[in-house]
Amino acid sequence: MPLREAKKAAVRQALVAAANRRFHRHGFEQTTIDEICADAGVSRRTFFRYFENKEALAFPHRNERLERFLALLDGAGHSPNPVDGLRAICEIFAQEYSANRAAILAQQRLVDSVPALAAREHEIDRDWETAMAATFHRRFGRGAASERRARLMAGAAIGVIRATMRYWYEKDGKPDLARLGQEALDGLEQGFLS
Amino acid sequence: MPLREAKKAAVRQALVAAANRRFHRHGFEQTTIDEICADAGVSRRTFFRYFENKEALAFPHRNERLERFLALLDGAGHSPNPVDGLRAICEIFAQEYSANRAAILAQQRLVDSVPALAAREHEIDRDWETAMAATFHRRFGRGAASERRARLMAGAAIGVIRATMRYWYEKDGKPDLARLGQEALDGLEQGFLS
DNA sequence: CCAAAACTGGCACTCAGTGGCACTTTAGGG
DNA sequence: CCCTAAAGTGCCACTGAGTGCCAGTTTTGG
Repeated sequence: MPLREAKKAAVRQALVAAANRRFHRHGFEQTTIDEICADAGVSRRTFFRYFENKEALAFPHRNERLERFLALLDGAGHSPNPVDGLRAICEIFAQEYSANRAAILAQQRLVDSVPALAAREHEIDRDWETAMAATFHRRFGRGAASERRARLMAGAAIGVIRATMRYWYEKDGKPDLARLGQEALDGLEQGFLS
Repeated sequence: MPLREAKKAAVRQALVAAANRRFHRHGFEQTTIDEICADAGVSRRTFFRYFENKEALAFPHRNERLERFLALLDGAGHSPNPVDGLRAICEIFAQEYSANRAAILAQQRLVDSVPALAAREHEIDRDWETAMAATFHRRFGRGAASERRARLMAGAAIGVIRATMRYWYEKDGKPDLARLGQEALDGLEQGFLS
């Protein structure tokens, strides 16, 4: 890695680490950007060259996660039924989340305790939904009907996924996330007809 | 209505009206709270006694809508299948939205153009989802399994509803919203199995 | 080793949002 | 009708987020 790039990564990492410490110790609103900068040894002006705003600090992996999800979606077997692809991806993410349970739960508790962060999180969900809709649409083929179908399906998918995550968070990450995910996708596939 | 209450309603209305004019003419970020207050003939300090923040101005009916939805949900026939209730509510809201098409589309364009507003909008969706989940749960009866089912269903429902609304907005409110809604609920009921 | 490009720091500025206090208006009992 | 308590408002000062600008420093590639 070129020196310049390495330094940038280090600064970014320092900011995230400092922010996490303070957020978890004193809360999000109680932490000022100045304090984070001081801890990270960087000027406030520089902070805003790394992050759009304070909220962004709470989702440092936003872009990587999305890109990885996209790659997996595209890569996932070209089965006619796109839920099959989701099932595979579900396994991968479930494993990752379970492995980092403690950190992820802490992060989530922070997000849930700050309305502004909760709102941002939904923005992220929307990115995923859009990505999914585009992929499904590509798979379903041309046509307005197929687009609508793809978008409905993506919306429902994000809906059950988010509901599942919230359930898992609520139960302190105790349940088997992969299993919960598969059950959620069952509902997506077969519907909720009583 | 007692005098005091009437005055409060008038001030609130004046603030919303002034904000709408400015937001639509010059954009959300370009409008300062000071300007809105000047138009409405009220001090900045008072503004914050009516609205939590600038964003709240963009969703003046947030609470009424949620309460009405809740009432309808509770009131909706006690059919074993809660989607039936949603179908009825869908008709009512579809009619209201179609009747106020122009205003609602303008509002939505504003929301979509400002990330912070889009984020807040999702917060609202979550309120609806929570309400739905609680109602479904009540209808499904006690038990952890029934709660999970209720929450998955509510998540999926909000997912398809939101996707439908976005589609309708995109098409400038031209399609028959009631019909779109019923199709979305079909997907929710019967699933998306290819 | 040198110039261009990338990065950083510091300063001054705007605006959102809050706390405190004095002042005005309304409600309601005598 | 009047007078007091409560509700509502205005003003001021303050903190902190976020931005524009420019000067100084570091890295890169030739």
